[in-house]
Amino acid sequence: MIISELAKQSGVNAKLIRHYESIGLIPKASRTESGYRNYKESDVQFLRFIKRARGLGFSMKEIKKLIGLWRNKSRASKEVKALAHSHIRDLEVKIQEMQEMADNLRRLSKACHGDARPECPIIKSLES
Amino acid sequence: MIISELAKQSGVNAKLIRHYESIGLIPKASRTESGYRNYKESDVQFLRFIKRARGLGFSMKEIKKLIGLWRNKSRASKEVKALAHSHIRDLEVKIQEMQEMADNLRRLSKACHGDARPECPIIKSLES
DNA sequence: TATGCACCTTCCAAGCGTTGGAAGGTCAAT
DNA sequence: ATTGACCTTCCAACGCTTGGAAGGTGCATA
Repeated sequence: MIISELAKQSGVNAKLIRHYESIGLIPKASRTESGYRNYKESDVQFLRFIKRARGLGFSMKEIKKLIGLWRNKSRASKEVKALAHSHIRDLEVKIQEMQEMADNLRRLSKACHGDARPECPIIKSLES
Repeated sequence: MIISELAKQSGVNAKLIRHYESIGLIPKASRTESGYRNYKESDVQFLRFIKRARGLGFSMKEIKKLIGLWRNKSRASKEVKALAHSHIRDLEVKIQEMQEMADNLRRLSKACHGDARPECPIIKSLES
């Protein structure tokens, strides 16, 4: 299977697949005589795994760990759960931060006339 | 005023101040004879403005616009408000995405035993 | 067989914002 | 004169993805 075919089946861009290979997230693909990367069915599975993990917001580093756990058939589910929990907490922190930004902005925006006049509480709050 | 003093008073790292100058976010500072950047009181104000805008999550591009509006004494508050609204929407979208990630993960995590056994719904959901 | 097109390859760079280091110059006090 | 704390510039990294350029390959068509 050629890289474009893998890209289509996995939903991961060919460019990104090469990048993943270059950073060691996926193993180096075997090559045809002319140097084209050569993939098999199981690689589709592999990339889909990564794509789903990205969809849950896991970082590359975390995904490397997840792949290790995935391949380790004797893993303890405790380890996976811990990784997930750590990531959930990261998400919660970021959500909280952005929520506060949005809240502050909504408050300021509400107080702003939003017409042709220059007076603006948003600008004022930034400068004072 | 030397850059470290500006950094201290504005709360913006000296390194970052130079970077802001290099990308044109702040004007090029005047120099002493020996080449040191030379700042005045009003630069503190300027950097604080930027820092507060960053604190609200505005991008550099948006901050450039905000600075333009700040300096334009005859701006229409409508323009500022529009910029804020656009940014609020961006925040809401990202918050929503992360919320969904966190929700999915919490659900999966809940279903995971989290003990020494290898069975794990988190891994399973990633591979299937 | 030659032309064209769609693919492949590698390498380098941009985007976001911030931080770090290296190598060298300056200022002030000891 | 030496030290230490500052300054300067330049280059690179973080995390993730995408883009382009330059060149080679595979295959169908004229």
